[in-house]
Amino acid sequence: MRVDRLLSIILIIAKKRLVTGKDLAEHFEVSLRTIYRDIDKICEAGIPIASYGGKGGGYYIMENYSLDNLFFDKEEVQALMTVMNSINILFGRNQQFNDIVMKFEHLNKEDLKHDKLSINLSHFSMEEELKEYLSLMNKAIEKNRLLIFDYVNRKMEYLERTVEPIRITYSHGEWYLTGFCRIRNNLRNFKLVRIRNIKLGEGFNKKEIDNETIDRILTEGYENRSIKVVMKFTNKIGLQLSEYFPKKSITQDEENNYVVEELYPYEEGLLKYILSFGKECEVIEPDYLRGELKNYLLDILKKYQD
DNA sequence: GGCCCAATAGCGGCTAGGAC
DNA sequence: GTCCTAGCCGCTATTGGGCC
Repeated sequence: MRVDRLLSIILIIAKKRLVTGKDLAEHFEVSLRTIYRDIDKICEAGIPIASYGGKGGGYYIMENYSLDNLFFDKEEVQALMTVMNSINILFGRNQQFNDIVMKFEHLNKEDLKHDKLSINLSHFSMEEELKEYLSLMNKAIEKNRLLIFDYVNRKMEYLERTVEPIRITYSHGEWYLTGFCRIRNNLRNFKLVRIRNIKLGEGFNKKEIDNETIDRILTEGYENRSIKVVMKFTNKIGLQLSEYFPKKSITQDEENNYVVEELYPYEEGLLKYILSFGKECEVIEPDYLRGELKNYLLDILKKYQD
């Protein structure tokens, strides 16, 4: 606790230029005597804090002393502030967040007026819901509370899930909740856009699982229900393929068509995803997926026959 | 592992003094 | 009068070592 206070004192003095011991004592809810001792320790650590006595006096950091190099360079601060502000839009501010932002703001006052990087982590279809959901999930993770919600499955049915939340992830343009599903009795990722009617449940005893183990279990689960899909694309769309697939998955055949090999979870959404490429894409393997795609297209065709 | 004890850290209160 | 400086004292919580 004391180390935190010492660091905060340095940053407050640096930000406000001149601050009295009384103000610091009130801010940290300690005695004036404690603040004087803290200032002493800070000076011992090599940070030159000086003081003016009398009315209008207070503590200040001596001129020509920069704190910047103790922490991050300008580019690092700029990038972190951009991320922090993006997170702020979704999660809202609290005291902890304000303290972090204050520290960053001090480190790079001028450059922060001109963002070189802009990140929008919201989702167009659920701007307001996303804020509400993320805030609730964040609270559940902090307080070790269960989350109860309806989750849509591949058959487009909503089933109630009770989940011990672990973390929130933004990956490949989507937000996910990772948690231990009490229905499936295993770790699961839940796509936020598929969650409805979320609410906080009772408290639970948090399982001690590190991030590496979580990632391994989730990856194994993903691979177990994945199939290898080979797709052929006309060269009309070829140059855009790198927007959708890793470059190492893309090759060219003798007729200048592009061939993509990828692993995908076998579910309803896969057919829709493939069809989003229109007539420029043809599934080569597996055969049963070709058959399912054909039947799906015939069903659509029936709707448009007079 | 649990208990005891001494050392240490951190803190608040008080006081006297100096600078402005 | 306001604010910083610094020594002293006592209290409490934490830490580390020794012992059973």
